[in-house]
Amino acid sequence: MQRDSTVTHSFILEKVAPIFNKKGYSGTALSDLTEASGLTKGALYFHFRNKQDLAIQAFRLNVKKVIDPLAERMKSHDRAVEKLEMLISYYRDYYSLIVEEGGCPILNMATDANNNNPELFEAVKKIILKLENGLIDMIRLGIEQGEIKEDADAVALGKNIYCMIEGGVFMSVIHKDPCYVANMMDLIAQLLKEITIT
Amino acid sequence: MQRDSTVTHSFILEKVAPIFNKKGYSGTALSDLTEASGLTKGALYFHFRNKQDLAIQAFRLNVKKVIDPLAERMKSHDRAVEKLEMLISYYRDYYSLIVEEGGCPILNMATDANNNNPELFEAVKKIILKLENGLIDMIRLGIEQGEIKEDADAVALGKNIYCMIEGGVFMSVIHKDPCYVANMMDLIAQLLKEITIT
DNA sequence: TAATAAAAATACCGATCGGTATGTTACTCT
DNA sequence: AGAGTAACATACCGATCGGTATTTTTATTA
Repeated sequence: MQRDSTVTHSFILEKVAPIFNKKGYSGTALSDLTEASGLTKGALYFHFRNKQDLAIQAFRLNVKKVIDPLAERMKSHDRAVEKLEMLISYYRDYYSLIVEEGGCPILNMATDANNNNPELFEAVKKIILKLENGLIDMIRLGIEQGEIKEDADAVALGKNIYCMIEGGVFMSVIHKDPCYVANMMDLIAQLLKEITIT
Repeated sequence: MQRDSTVTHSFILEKVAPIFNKKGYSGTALSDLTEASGLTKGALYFHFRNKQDLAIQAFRLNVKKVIDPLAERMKSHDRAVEKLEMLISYYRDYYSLIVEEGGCPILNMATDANNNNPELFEAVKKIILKLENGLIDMIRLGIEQGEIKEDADAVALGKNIYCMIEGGVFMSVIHKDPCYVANMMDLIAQLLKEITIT
């Protein structure tokens, strides 16, 4: 072995991930990827099976970049309401985190892959379900812990919160204005307050 | 003149609009369009300048199809709160309206054109701003009419409602489940109730 | 230092891309 | 009826697409 293969593998993904996020799957040509990475097609096809393989791994990296910091923050709290407050504060800065990368990878890939790329779409759907159910479980935990009112509809509320986040992110990205996510976070915080036992 | 040019023009747009909505701009090939319309490239280029021209007109048709019925319904009411209630009830059925066409044209085109197609993106942004400001004006009207509390933040609320709608639509389309929009409409109705003067 | 193998570059493939130039068809009007 | 033209089809263009086969480079190891 000469150069470290895993390093180049990661290097390519780092360079390529924002491209896929901005231009979408079919909008991204291999020439975009060689240009962004500074490598040739031969190198790309040595490290990845094909364009699809590259796209799906790039997507996972994009998601990792925005989800891992959030998961990290939430782990450092035990109580559900605190975790949810962390989530709210995290998404207040979410716009600045993703604007350089071309927007929310989940939102982008989901709309891009829907009706077009079943494998990519399933990968996105899996992530969305995970986050969505994470929210629902968090609310349920809050009820168990006696922090959230027992009559709160965890499922409806969890789904609503996720919709609101994505909606706010969408609008902020489109208008290049973080106020939309911010406003949504205010509203979510208010909703959370209403069902929190003081 | 032999065949009616305007008829064919509309015919092409009808056939082509769902394709663009599903596959996006770069994901749609001219061969998709000739196949869908049953016409040849020569015919398409007789009626439209190029692919971009076709895409933008197709987008406008897609928007028209989902917005006109809403505008129609709202016009038939005078009071702002009634208009807003009409809007809520309209979006309750929105999913079934768009699912066949490949999802919400605004959401799809906005994410597709962002960072990629400035002209298309501007067209979408214009529509979004119109709808968004429409909502804000509606709430302001309600305040003027004495139906909505004076301390209501029309701008923040209007923006929030639009975010919530798009977020709910996004999730419903992805999961092929109208419950997400429905849940969001319940929440919006609740928010509206809270600021309505009884 | 020569053999070896991994990593990356080069060169090439058929297919398809968006777009155009040129025909052909079908209808109107004199 | 035949000239003229709008509507559409056919045939073709260079460029680029994703992908592969082959060659060159680079580092390791015996």
